[in-house]
Amino acid sequence: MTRPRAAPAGVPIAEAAARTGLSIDALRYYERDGLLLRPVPRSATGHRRYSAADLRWVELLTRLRATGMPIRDMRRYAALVRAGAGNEAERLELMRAHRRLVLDRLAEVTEHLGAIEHKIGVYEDALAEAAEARRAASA
Amino acid sequence: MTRPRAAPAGVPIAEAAARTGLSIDALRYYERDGLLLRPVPRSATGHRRYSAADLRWVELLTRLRATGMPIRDMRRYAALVRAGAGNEAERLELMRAHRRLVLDRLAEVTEHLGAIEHKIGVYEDALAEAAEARRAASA
DNA sequence: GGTTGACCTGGAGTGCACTCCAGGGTCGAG
DNA sequence: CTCGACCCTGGAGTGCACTCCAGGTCAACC
Repeated sequence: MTRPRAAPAGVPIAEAAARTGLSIDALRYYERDGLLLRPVPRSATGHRRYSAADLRWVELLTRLRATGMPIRDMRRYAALVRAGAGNEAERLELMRAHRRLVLDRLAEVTEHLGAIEHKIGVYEDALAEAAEARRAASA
Repeated sequence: MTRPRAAPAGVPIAEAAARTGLSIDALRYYERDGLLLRPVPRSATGHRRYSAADLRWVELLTRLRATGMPIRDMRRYAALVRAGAGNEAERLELMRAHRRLVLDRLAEVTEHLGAIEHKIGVYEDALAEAAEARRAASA
């Protein structure tokens, strides 16, 4: 087997932060807050070592966060996953509810975006007209 | 002319709240914070009377908010509009920057949504398979 | 052996966008 | 004249999601 000495088995928190885009503080905060599936394993000196699975989970969390899921709900979801098999229906419900929310917000933002683009158009026209007026005056 | 007695000329804050979807407190907060184009005019008894123009402006603010513009930027924009004609280029720049932000966020959320839908699919499959197993067992 | 750097903990502090509250005025209905 | 509804002000409080800090451990390098 290719296991020379005791392998490191996981990356330190600084690298976990770099890979997930979260800050070191946020990673520790997530753990304290029960958002992770387990306490992150420690090295002999008490330093956290994030496994690939830990990182994948944190990445899922960042996706949920980026789509507006509150910490509270992520905690609930983490608790369900920690509880193990048997509550898939509940997890599915949670995810579906979140998708509804995201879709609704997406639609709302898109609609407001229309109004903003309209506003931009108005300014563009006004500025173009002003430029035209200057051109005419200087002629 | 159809002006029977002194017309009310504007709606009270409760109605402004109902129309804009903001709370009464939020409306007062926006005003204190310099987000409005002018101090809202008052009735003889000191109560605010929102004109149609005031309401239109607040509605624009809610659109900007709903698309994630921070209060600070709305204040800057309000200041530009208050300053009057001549800074249209700056206003346009502000709006364009905001549009960029909204489009970026929209793209990001849409991408994450894909991952979430995938997750939903996984749960759906798992649950369907479990149901199938139960059916087979009971047969 | 001293310094540096990465990490640890518990807890305090921050920024944002409201939200709530005490204390008070005005007005119309009963 | 009292009551309730509506509004006012200044200021304190809230919830969220971090972020920062003091004080400390440990390993490695000079």
